[in-house]
Amino acid sequence: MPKPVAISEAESRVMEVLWQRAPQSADEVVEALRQSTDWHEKTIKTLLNRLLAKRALSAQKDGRRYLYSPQLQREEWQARESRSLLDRVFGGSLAPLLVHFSEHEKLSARDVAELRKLVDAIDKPRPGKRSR
Amino acid sequence: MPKPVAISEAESRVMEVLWQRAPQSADEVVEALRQSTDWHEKTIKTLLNRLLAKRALSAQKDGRRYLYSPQLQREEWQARESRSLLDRVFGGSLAPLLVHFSEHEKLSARDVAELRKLVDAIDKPRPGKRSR
DNA sequence: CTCTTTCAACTACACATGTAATCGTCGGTC
DNA sequence: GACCGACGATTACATGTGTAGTTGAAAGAG
Repeated sequence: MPKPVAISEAESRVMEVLWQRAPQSADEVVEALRQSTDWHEKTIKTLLNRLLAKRALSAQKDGRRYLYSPQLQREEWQARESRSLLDRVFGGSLAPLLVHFSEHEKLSARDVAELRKLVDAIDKPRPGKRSR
Repeated sequence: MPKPVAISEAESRVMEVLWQRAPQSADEVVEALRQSTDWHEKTIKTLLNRLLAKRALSAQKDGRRYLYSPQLQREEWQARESRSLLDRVFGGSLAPLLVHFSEHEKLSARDVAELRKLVDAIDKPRPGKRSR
């Protein structure tokens, strides 16, 4: 398989727009990013082309323009970024990250709820799914 | 305050060595990294100097050589990297990261234990701290 | 048909990063 | 005291990234 392509920070902002809705034309992406960034239109088009070169996007010709769609799935990217953080920063396992958060970060209500759900899911595995 | 300096991947490997033990001379760091990398001595010295320039390390002259010590603390770096992942990849909050792990990653026994500890700590806040 | 607008394609350029090599100097070896 | 070897200091160079500008061709305006 083609080796995993790195998506830069700025590029990921463009991907987010297309993960929200696809396909979209360059101008639509520019418009969407105008809300959240002050990037020049040319900058965004450069990023689109780099993402195409990295095969993180695909493009269909639509008359004179292109319509872009994500090729890389958001979940896969999230998985890669998470794995990378764990490996680079926390020695490869989740536990130290959790320790970090429990000790240094305030958890929102939603975080706590999510945490409980996670633990509950482990405690009471879904019927049909045996734990271990 | 001086704006937060970015530590690159390779640079962080050098920091890890000095977070383990400090101060150490360039040669000691080179020796430590010889175990885990195939970096040239010159490469490692370049990284030490860049980290100095970024003020992530400090150096004290020891005769003809320098002894390096971390200036940036490991916990602070971990906090920054974690925050950065959350903001860039998971919309800024921990919950989606947890969802991601519960759905896509297998949790080790240690992860699960840590998770339980975390939830327990929330259930039974330390004496003196009322939960809302 | 000719002129203008509008895209995509290509080019630009500074700074970061990975990965070293070269230069200059200080201290020790004969 | 001239030479060598060990260090730090400086320089190098390709590739990635942020942030555009320039070019060329095609589509629409008149």
